[in-house]
Amino acid sequence: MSTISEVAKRAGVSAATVSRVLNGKRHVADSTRSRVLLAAEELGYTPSRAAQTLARGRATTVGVLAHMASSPSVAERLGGLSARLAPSGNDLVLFDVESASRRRAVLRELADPERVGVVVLISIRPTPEEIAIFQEVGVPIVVVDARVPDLDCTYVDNMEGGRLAARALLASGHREIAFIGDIEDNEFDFTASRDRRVAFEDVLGTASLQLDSEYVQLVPHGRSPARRAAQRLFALDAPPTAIFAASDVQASGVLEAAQDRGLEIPRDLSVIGFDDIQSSRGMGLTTIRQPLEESGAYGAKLALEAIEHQPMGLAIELPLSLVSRRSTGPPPT
Amino acid sequence: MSTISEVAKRAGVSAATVSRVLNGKRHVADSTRSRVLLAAEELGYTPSRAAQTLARGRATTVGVLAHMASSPSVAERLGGLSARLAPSGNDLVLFDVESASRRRAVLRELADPERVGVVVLISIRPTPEEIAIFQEVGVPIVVVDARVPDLDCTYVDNMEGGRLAARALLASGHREIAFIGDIEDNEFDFTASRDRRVAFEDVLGTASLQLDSEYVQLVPHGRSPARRAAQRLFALDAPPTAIFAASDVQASGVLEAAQDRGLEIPRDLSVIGFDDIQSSRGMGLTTIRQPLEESGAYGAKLALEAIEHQPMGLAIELPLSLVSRRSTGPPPT
DNA sequence: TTGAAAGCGGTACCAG
DNA sequence: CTGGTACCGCTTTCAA
Repeated sequence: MSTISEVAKRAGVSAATVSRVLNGKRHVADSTRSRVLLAAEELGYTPSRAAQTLARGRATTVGVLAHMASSPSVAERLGGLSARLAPSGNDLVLFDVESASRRRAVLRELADPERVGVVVLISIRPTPEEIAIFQEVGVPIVVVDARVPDLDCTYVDNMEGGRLAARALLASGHREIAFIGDIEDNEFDFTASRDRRVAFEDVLGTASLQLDSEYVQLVPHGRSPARRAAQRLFALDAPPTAIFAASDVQASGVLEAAQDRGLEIPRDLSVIGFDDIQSSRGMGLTTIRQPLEESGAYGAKLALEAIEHQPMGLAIELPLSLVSRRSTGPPPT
Repeated sequence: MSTISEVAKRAGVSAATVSRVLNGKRHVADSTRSRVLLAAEELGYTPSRAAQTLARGRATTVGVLAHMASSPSVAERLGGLSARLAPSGNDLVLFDVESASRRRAVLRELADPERVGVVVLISIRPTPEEIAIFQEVGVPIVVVDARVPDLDCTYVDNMEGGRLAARALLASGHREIAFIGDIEDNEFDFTASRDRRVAFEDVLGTASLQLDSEYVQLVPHGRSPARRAAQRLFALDAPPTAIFAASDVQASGVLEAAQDRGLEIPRDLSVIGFDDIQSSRGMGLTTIRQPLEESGAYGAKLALEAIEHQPMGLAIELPLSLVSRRSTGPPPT
């Protein structure tokens, strides 16, 4: 590991000049520039990030905050983020927070330009106070998968997604339709599931259908709780002929429960999910697709731009679409 | 953001003493210690990582190198890693490398104690030269999912996994058995798929079965290539009655292809995978389970220990087990 | 256009 | 047990 002064010596200049050249500042003679570049090349010089960070007071890392980063949808977003970030030379520091208190603690810690150059929140909505703090210390925030006023973000129209799902089921002839989604008093105050449900119910209402309360199962996120919720639905006197799950992971739990009960899909039950994670194809799951990887890539793009220039308050809406596979069909007659 | 000298001033001591207290060094009077701690507490002091790194010449971050970090098996390992690492205060810096050249470049870059305190390789095997370099610069390497001599690592017995799969299929009565796995001239020189196949064929040989070359499909990793490979298998004059896929992701491609062709699982075709990723339950996939999340957690543990003490050259073997679900059954009669 | 020097915020060695 | 001080490697005025 060579240092800047070694490069300087070799090029016959001062460290200050090397710094200028390497940071692309003006006011350097071309001849000097090329000599420095050559010396740096020959020494295989790489600047010390720690020293740069300390001297500049600003880190070249992007902090990524996520909840359940290993769950497929988040992982796919992360993949897009990472790929787009890699060429930039910024380090991607991952914080996978499991609780609301951790989330707060980490976010507080990251409000420091010497710690991270920018922070990307995945499916996490910052509070106005948090936004104010970051604004104050000068660390840009970008949000992936949530629309937050004044912040760079990517999002989808969850209500539209709920409508797409409802129309698809209605079009197939279903009338007994249930919903499985996230509990809404969750500590992350994340409204995607609720938005999808509300719009979903809305469209059902248009068809003079009404979601009976026992047809609405709000459970913790994850496959198993959704599976149990589906089991409860199956045990009803009048079980539904179709289930809309607020995420593909939950839909996979429904599929599992259906299998346990010997229900044939889609003959006995139609299932529609949300996200279109990679495994949904293998599962044959009909779903409302959102561009997961792309959302991460946009997040990275916004993050890099926020560092270079200023945050622009850009809100990027990503498209939703219905992907029909074999988990949906007409209701049993 | 307060600095160490502010804490020092408030406690009426020197910065050196604050440093000692905060780093838990001995030779500090109890009264002094508590005064410093109080001052730090009151100021909400957090040491600057950049400054610490620079002064110590050693970073408090763990660099994680992975290929296809968004694929379910890797993402689950990452989840375990992250969870176990979080309380340690080490930053997790993720490098998701897509090519062999990137892999080399990143690894070279990480061979620097000021860059990362330790590096964790997920399903990536370092070359002897690379190991030597890291050894020399004093950055410990730990490997998750590969057995590497002299290195701390976690691994599974892939051959045993291949045997488990073969025996399961044989026990069900299958005789026409095909294999779908990774191409073996892949740029990451990763042998898991090959090991599984070799042992698999071995057991078949015991039953005087022999994998015809057209029954062995080696394709790039991912769902789609596996799907196409399965389609080729189905198009054979004598299509197999069972397929062993070297990973669950590939198995999901097989399931998809079977569906496309109108094959009923497991009546017309049995499928067995490897990994037991989360979505395998929903897919009803029989598989050879390996503890993915746990492997990541162990990786983190080994990494932390390698920083604290020295790398111990610990090789942790994780257990494999057959998980029977609905994708396997007797062959069609 | 270039260099000298003063930090950035800690750590660690050496005296006392 | 504690303080002074010399760096760690780079950036950034300020002068020349």
